[in-house]
Amino acid sequence: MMSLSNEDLQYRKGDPTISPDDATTAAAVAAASSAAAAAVAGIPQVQLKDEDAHHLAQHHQVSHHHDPHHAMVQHQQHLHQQQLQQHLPLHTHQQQQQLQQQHHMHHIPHQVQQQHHHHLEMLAQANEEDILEAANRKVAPRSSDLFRVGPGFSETRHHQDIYCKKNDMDVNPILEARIDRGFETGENGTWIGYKRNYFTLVASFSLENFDFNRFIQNKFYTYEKASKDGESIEKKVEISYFAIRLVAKCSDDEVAISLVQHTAKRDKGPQFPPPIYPAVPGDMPDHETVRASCNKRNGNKIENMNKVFYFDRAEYYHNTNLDTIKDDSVLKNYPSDSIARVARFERIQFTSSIRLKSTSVNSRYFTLHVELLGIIEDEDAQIQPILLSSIETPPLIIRGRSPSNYHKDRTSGYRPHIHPH
DNA sequence: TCCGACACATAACT
DNA sequence: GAGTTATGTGTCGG
Repeated sequence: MMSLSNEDLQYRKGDPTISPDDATTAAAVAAASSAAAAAVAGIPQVQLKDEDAHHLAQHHQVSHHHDPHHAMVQHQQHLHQQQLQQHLPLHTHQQQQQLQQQHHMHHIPHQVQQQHHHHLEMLAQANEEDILEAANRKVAPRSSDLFRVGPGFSETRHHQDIYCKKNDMDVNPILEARIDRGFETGENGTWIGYKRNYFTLVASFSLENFDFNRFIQNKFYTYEKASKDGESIEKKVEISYFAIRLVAKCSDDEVAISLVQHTAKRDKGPQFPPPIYPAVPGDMPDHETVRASCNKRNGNKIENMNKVFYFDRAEYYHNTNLDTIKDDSVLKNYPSDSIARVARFERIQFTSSIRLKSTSVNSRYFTLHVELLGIIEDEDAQIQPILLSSIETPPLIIRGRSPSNYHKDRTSGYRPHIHPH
């Protein structure tokens, strides 16, 4: 019972609280949270590296078959989620059996009935151990419970104005994003994630007063900050297309933080920086939809989900009797026919190289930022991203690999101390 | 002490 | 319902 070797791995449903260590950090977080907003104001002009350019060119396949089972799957998972939210016990039959065997309780009820006192005692003990056992159980690696809505994002912050080319109207972009996996709240409202675990985030944008049809019939421009002869000027530039990017920042803005994305193969597959998604305006799917979109291998289901997450330009051109030549809107500049309506970032982790220990009183925390980019072409026909607007999370505490992070508190890594009598 | 690599276990998915 | 997949996290060893 005392050891936590792989032989007695037992998985539980999560129930987060916060550790004293986190509380210390949280104090610093609270003190710094106003400064955090200020820190974002000075976001440097973004530069596109080679690898980013490569990701911009990433291609996604979309097709459009109908899956009659899809709605049912979602419905069932919705029911499951309701159960989880009501904290119904979710022990599997197997787990119950293991528990009984461990506690030498199997096949004894007949005897116990004749010794009522004993019976109560044993019930009490069983209950106590059940609670201990339940608390000791870790979150199963594939548990639905790992999909949890994370911290909300700030209001959209504007960095560069967007104008509609047709009438020079100032256009107001609105970014939305949601974390769907990987973060839990501590007792005092701090958001906690684990360096070793994945998180999932979805994001989309819209332009105020521009419904989708109006959007794809227009072009947009912005201004690029540049310096000429030592003077800073703003140069009018057309936006070839829009894109959504995910970045992480540290409270200590000297420290650069990067993210990695794994494939479902994890260690056996390649690692990438999170992609930059060329995107058109889209509606945010709900949490259940994101959950249902993960780890599908069935082609029909994947195609069905692609309809939520991607816009198929080829199909649109086909339906409207247009093509890349005839079209003179922002749409024709997108690098692929498969264009994100919703940017989905799955299997993202903070890079393992990040240092998590705070060096001073200023405990470190991180924030995630979703950025709306305007992709432009510079004089040399090179694509450049202009940061148009962004939203950010509240401070996030990322727990490292230290075993202490897996023993103290009721997070997904919670391991209580067991006191033998 | 931190990290890459490997390993085990288990629910989702097919 | 059985086989496969994805992923939290335990562990070893540099």
